[in-house]
Amino acid sequence: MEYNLALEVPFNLQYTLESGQVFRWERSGDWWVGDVTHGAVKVMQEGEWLRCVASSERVGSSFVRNYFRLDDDLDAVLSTLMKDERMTVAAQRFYGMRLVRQDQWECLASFLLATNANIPRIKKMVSALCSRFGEPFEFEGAVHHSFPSPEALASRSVNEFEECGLGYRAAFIKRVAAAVRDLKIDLLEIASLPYKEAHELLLSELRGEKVLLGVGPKVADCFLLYSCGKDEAFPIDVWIGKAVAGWYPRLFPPRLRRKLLGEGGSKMSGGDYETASEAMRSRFGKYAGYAQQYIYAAARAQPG
DNA sequence: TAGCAGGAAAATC
DNA sequence: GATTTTCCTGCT
Repeated sequence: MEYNLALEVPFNLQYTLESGQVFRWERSGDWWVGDVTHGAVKVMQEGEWLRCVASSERVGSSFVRNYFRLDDDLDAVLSTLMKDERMTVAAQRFYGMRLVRQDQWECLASFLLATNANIPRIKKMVSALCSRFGEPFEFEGAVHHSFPSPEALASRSVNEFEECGLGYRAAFIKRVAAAVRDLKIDLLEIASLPYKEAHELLLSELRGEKVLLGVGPKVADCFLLYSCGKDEAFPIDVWIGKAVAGWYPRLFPPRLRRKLLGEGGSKMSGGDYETASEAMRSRFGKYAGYAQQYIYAAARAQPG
């Protein structure tokens, strides 16, 4: 199934797919091939148009429009963020980059795997999980796989996940899959809550035990931002921490600033994370998550 | 609450 | 080829 989608809004496919939000897109010449919720889709940007080839009608233009959040008024968002020179430069340099709206379970599971790993490794782990436990389907002569459901993963052994190269993450993924399957945490309900309540609930405990073992504040924020549309979420990873401490030294107490910069060996505590994230939220407001995405892109393009 | 373990691949030297 | 770093969280 082929279709062309008239953009009529600022959008940059490459910036968006290379912004570290997604792990199941591969470049193939001018095309990008992505495995998404209900199939696979091949996309190429030609100026104001997106050329698309989809594995089924479920990955049609309304899906793509929703996935790339083309209804967001990007100019309006960016105009609220361009409060300083560096942010303005980043917004212009990566103009057209958008937050995506990906599948909730895939997003949570993917970022659960992202601890102590770099992007190529995360992709490798996600890909291993999909090819072993996902449902196979054919697209343009190649075998693709769906992202395995919570049920499918919860029924597997920790050992099988270790064989996928997950290491210590193997136990986390099994437990979190079971918790989601059993609705210990209802992802749809999370999405319906205001940011702060949703963030808190994701980190909550039941009888003194984390419901989502392995999900800390950073993973929770990635999940909320990339799959729930909670645009206030401001995930802080190593790159972002260093960037914001350098860009906005005044926003943080000196101790916290040093931790963000990774100086002196002392690590951030959970409280430090919330303080730093909240500081960015109070600077950039309800689109802080978009600011984070542009800072991330700028920081990775120009380390230091 | 601070410090450390975890785990393997990529990036860097 | 060895060492350092890597989109962090849990445990003590």
